[in-house]
Amino acid sequence: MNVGDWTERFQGTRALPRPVRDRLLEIARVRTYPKGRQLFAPQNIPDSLLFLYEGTIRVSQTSDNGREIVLYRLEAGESCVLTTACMLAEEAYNAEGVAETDVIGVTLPKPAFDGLVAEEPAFRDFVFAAYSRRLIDLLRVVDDVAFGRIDVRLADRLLTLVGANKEIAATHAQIASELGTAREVISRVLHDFQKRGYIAQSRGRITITDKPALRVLAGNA
Amino acid sequence: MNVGDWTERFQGTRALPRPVRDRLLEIARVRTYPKGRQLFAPQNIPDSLLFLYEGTIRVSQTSDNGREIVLYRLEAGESCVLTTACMLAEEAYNAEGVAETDVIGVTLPKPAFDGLVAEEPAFRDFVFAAYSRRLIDLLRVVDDVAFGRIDVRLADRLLTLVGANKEIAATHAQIASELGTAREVISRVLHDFQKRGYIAQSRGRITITDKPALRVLAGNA
DNA sequence: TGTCATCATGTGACAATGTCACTGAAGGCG
DNA sequence: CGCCTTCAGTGACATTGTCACATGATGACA
Repeated sequence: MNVGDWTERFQGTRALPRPVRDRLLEIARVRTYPKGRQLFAPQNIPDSLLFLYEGTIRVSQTSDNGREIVLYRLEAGESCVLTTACMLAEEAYNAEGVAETDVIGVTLPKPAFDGLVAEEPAFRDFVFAAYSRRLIDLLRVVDDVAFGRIDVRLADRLLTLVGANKEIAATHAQIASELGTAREVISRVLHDFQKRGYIAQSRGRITITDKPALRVLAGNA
Repeated sequence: MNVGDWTERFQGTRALPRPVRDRLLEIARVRTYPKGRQLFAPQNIPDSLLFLYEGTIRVSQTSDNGREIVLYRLEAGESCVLTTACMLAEEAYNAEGVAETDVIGVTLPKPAFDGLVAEEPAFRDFVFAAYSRRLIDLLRVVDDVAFGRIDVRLADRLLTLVGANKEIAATHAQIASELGTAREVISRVLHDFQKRGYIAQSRGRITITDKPALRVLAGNA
């Protein structure tokens, strides 16, 4: 897999001196992972830092009784620091990362990572910023789950998932696991959205017919 | 305020070479804060890293409609990286840190912090470990709030709050804000605990009378 | 000491969400 | 077509959150 000079793609590497970048291009491995592939899990923690060159990774957490909630998504240009966090942590946790699309990633072995953090302020800032981003994301999740209404959260998530398109290919159960709730709850609220004319549904497919209304409901009007 | 060689107190500084530690003792400022003092908030982000020498800091988040949830507590020997995270983050968040006891802290200005992270692997590991710790804490909070039962969470929190003692000095409202729920809910569950003989109550005070039973309920049997 | 203000707690009705046990519908495939 | 699996709909009920109050405890102060 040749993606050319991937160091151009990341804030943390773009700002590095040319020689350092050349060395990175040698050291790091570019790899592809198919959609659906589990990239990390409690039992399976990689010993390197992952830069996401292309695609999306969904990071989620599963409860003891099997329910799931999506914590955040990694987009191209970001790096997955949760894995580095987990390397250090001895405590139990249960987050996992799954490739949501076909993914191209660059893996940087831990020694090289350590060296860069030590020597390159730009890289260091990038790493800390990545940590911050995740912390902030989690704060948002806590806020939503603890204090948010399910219809508001669902409206917001539908808008996120649909992006610039009109349709979402997802079952009610999948959406429920986005928000950490039960399938029946999603079915009921979607039914309500449908009655109000915000969406149309068919098996495994949701068509957004009134984005503005959803935005109002989501509070992102 | 003279606390002697505080660098002895922290994993991240204990392992540093003597000369570095001596320099730290010169640069960093030891300060005390009274119980109840707000140490950081969205509007009030310190530009230095805080090492907690003595006391406890409660980090909590408040929702738009005024409800609050405790995210985690900082104990002596830990450092508060959330502030460094927030320094970098441009996004909105609403976590705040309040001194839960009188507190002695050591503040390290950002330049010195940057220098240490760059030059001292031991310090760097300490910082990353602190980040990991917080991430894991937040994962736990998400799990509890999204999937946990309120009686189980309350039992667990009561045990945490009571520590090795027998009594907790807290109102129902305060406990509710620990768990991000409503006062009435806590009242009801505590009433139930009382009927079962797990606790005794008086105004602003809860006495744990059956720790083992609470542990069983909390799943930490 | 009585009165009052304030805060902590109790309570019932109801709303929102989660759980359970089903049912029927849709689509894939022999 | 008939069978099987997955998806979605539904009603009953449990848990939790919200609201509007009532009651009780405490302390300030005339």
